[in-house]
Amino acid sequence: MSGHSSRGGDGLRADARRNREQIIAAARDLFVDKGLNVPMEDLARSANVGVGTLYRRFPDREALLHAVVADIVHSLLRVGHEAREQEPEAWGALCRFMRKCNEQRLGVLLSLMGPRIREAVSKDPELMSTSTAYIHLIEDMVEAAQREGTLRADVGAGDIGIVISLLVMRVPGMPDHLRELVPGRLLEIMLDGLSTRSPNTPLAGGPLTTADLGAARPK
Amino acid sequence: MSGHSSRGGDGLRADARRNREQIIAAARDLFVDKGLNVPMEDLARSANVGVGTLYRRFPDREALLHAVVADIVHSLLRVGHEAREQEPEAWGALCRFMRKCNEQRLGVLLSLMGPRIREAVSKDPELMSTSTAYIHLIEDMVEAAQREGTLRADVGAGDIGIVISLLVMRVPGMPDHLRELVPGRLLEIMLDGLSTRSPNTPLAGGPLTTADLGAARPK
DNA sequence: TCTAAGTTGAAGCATTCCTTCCGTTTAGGA
DNA sequence: TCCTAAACGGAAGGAATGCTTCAACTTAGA
Repeated sequence: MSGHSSRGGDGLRADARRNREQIIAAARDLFVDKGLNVPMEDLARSANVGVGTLYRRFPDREALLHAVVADIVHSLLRVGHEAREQEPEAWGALCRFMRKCNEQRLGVLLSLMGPRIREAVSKDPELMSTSTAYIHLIEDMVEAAQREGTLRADVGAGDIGIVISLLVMRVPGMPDHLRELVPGRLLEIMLDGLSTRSPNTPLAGGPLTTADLGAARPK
Repeated sequence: MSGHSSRGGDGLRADARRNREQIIAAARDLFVDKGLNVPMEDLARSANVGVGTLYRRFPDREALLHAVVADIVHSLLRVGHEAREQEPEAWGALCRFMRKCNEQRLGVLLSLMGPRIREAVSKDPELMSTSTAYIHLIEDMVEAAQREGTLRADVGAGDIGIVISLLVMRVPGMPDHLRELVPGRLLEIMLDGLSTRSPNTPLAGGPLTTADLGAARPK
């Protein structure tokens, strides 16, 4: 599920590497729908692993968070590239990208907002540059789609990020049979609303940029 | 902020009634953005009240939750009526209603989903009937707007509820200066996407009804 | 087969959260 | 103004939950 590059867990035994990835995958889901403070035990159980294993691999919660964030950011960049390459129009690429994010529950914003996550990114130069590349990619797609005339002009890459984040974070208490269906429906409604062919009710404030998202007060 | 009918805190001293309302108002906000398990102390502090006062008024968390849910449902019904009466078109009424919900952070769905909340509603006959009236009102608005031809036909009252719930639940880590701005932007984008003049990309599944939302598996 | 690496989960410790209770404050009537 | 029942606050004890370690056990892989 995560990138198979040289990043993370390199000299590990085969079973250990498998567990490591299960942990990251489970944590990615639990972090987004139960918050960053889910009990370590829950994380472990959900990854079919003992707590001890979790601690062996990740000395503390921050280490785990760092790994999860790295996984997400790399996936995001990959998905973004795929979308850009395989779709002729920027609008199509944007739609494809957002649909993929929704399917895979990739919180875009997760990598941009919140002090803990921002810290995880900024402390790791390699992750930092991947993140930057990703941000540029999205900004390019957004601008291209607007030049094309297909994406409404009063939104920015920041808006796109927020939309995805919102979709990925599910509303709690949702009946099981709707869990899979709802986010997709909402996304399509949003896409229709973002398209240039929609009525385009004026929005308050200017387009949100990624810089806007980064402006969380440090203290 | 809550209804001034005879509901709740009747024979209380003036200061006590004031505190009671502060508690409910604070709890309404905290419940939605920190979850139903926020520490009692946080609830008290956020209402400018001691824990003791909180317990004096609400013997346990469920009692408080009940009061909060009652407050929300009544507000929802009132806001819905206002919208219906003051707007000539159903579409206008729907927009107005949703904008009001957004401004006042009224989670529509809050009253429909989740076992704890549903229990709070079903245990109180008066609240139950208010809730039913509210649901009918929304369903009527939705159907009217569709008959009008202004609301896309492939959505139901359930979709509307979900949209509002999503908006009301803010994404964590959002910079302060965007807290107020973002939900409004998203709402307008959604409204454009819900309108009939938008491209109307086909949605997966049929329109979600309120019954769909109620179908949470009991176990 | 052997061993270094990996795994597990119970146990002890730390932290958070709940709830009560009593000394103090105050609204509001006489 | 005075009085009292009502209300308030918040420290403190106890319960619960979560964190982290570690010693006994298992397994991958040479």
